[in-house]
Amino acid sequence: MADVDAAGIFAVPERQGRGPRPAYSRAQITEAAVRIADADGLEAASMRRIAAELGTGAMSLYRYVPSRDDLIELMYDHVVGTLEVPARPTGDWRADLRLVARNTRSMWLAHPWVADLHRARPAFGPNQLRITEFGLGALDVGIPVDDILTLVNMLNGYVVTTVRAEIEWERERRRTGMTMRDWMRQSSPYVQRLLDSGEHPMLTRVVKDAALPHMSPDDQFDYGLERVLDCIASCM
Amino acid sequence: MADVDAAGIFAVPERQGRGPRPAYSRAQITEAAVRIADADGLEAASMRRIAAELGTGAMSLYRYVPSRDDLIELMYDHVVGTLEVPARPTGDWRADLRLVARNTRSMWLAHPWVADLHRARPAFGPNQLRITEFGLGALDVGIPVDDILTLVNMLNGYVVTTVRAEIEWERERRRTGMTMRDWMRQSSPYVQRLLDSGEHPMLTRVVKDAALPHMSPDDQFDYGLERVLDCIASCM
DNA sequence: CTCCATTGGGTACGGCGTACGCGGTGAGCT
DNA sequence: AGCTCACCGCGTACGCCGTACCCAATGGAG
Repeated sequence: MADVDAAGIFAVPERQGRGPRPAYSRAQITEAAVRIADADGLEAASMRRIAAELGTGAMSLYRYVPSRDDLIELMYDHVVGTLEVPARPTGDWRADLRLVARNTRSMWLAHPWVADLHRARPAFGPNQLRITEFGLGALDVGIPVDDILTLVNMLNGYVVTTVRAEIEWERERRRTGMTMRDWMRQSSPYVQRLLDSGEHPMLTRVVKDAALPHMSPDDQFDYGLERVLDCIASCM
Repeated sequence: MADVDAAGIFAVPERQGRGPRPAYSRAQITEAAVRIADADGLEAASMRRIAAELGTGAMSLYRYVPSRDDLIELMYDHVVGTLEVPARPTGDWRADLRLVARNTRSMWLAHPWVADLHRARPAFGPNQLRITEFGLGALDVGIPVDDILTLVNMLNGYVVTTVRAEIEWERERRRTGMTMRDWMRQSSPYVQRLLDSGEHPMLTRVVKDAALPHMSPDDQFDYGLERVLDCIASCM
């Protein structure tokens, strides 16, 4: 991405005509990297490790990709490509948004390393464009385009923060063996001290009264999702 | 954080009684790290660089902090500590939430490296607890605690994703010298080709018709924030 | 006064991303 | 048909990183 083009790696052609046939391809490299990141996390997908997976040397990858950051961008667009949505919005905006939200969550859970990406700018990868088109188009029901942007942003915010939290809980569980429910039941002396101090009434209420944390993750997500969709409906 | 305690670094006492007087403190180290991260980004705040800032060696820091990740946790709680909110919710939930949302944004913009943190689990730093208490307490107006959690999550999602995007745009500007408005006006051939293809009607509409991207960042944020607060109001 | 836990800090290891340069390959032009 | 040279794979090397381990010096507890 030495290019000035804000579209980044996606505006850089894969290669020119001359010279020997390339032994690999961006797609091959990207898939290998995704495989490693799925299994061992994003930081395990180092240039050396990816190259080893392909049976070559680290520096060979730079014939295909300008930098590791650009490769990560390609990885992200690749997994976004696994999101299945209709070619066009169906006309039922609520069903459409629910679909894209649920599928996005599934995709994140299948590739938890996406939670570690910095990306927050508009996405210009071909697959990202497709999903964005679908999401915005679903809400194209006669309201101003600025409202579409705001509402989609709000929904996206819900999905992203919720799924990030879910993924962090899962990582915690793998590290310490404790589920959320485990230490919600005052397993930690530090947390217990917080509750006993009386300084944190809302935390106490959450630990004692909230039903949401005791539902299955799927149900938690869906419950919140429907509330957000309700909000969108009442904002239109 | 070798400890099993899920509260992490905050449950690890700073030190025991014996031995020579410590030359530094967690607070000193944390502040130095924040100073560096503010100036040059999170990855510039390496153990060596922080130690150099304090005039010591990298390994000395490990007398105060178990790992760099824990130090980052302390850095986060430290900047959260700069968030000013009333001791208790005022009774005007809308004003309270607006305050905490705006102040959170200001804090993120002052310390853009917070956008790079992985943290998404509940926060047990003392300052994080204080803000969480305030936010949840603001919505404690007779609705079920599960609804409080969901609505706060939605609001938080809006703030986080919006400010993250803002920070990424600013980074892009520093790298390439282009503002968002610059290449919204078809500066990029790649984007121009996308628009010309006719495959992306919503993208085209956003680039051509949307007013939001042409407002000041402050106004963009406030506009969306009021919409989200409207949504919350209509959900109660 | 003695003991020893705790201090600051140096050295070293195994990783990382990637700049650079080499010899070999083969498509395109003459 | 032969030449040219852009492009190939890839090895070496540099300067970072986090941190394990070790040491001599320190100073409160007994």
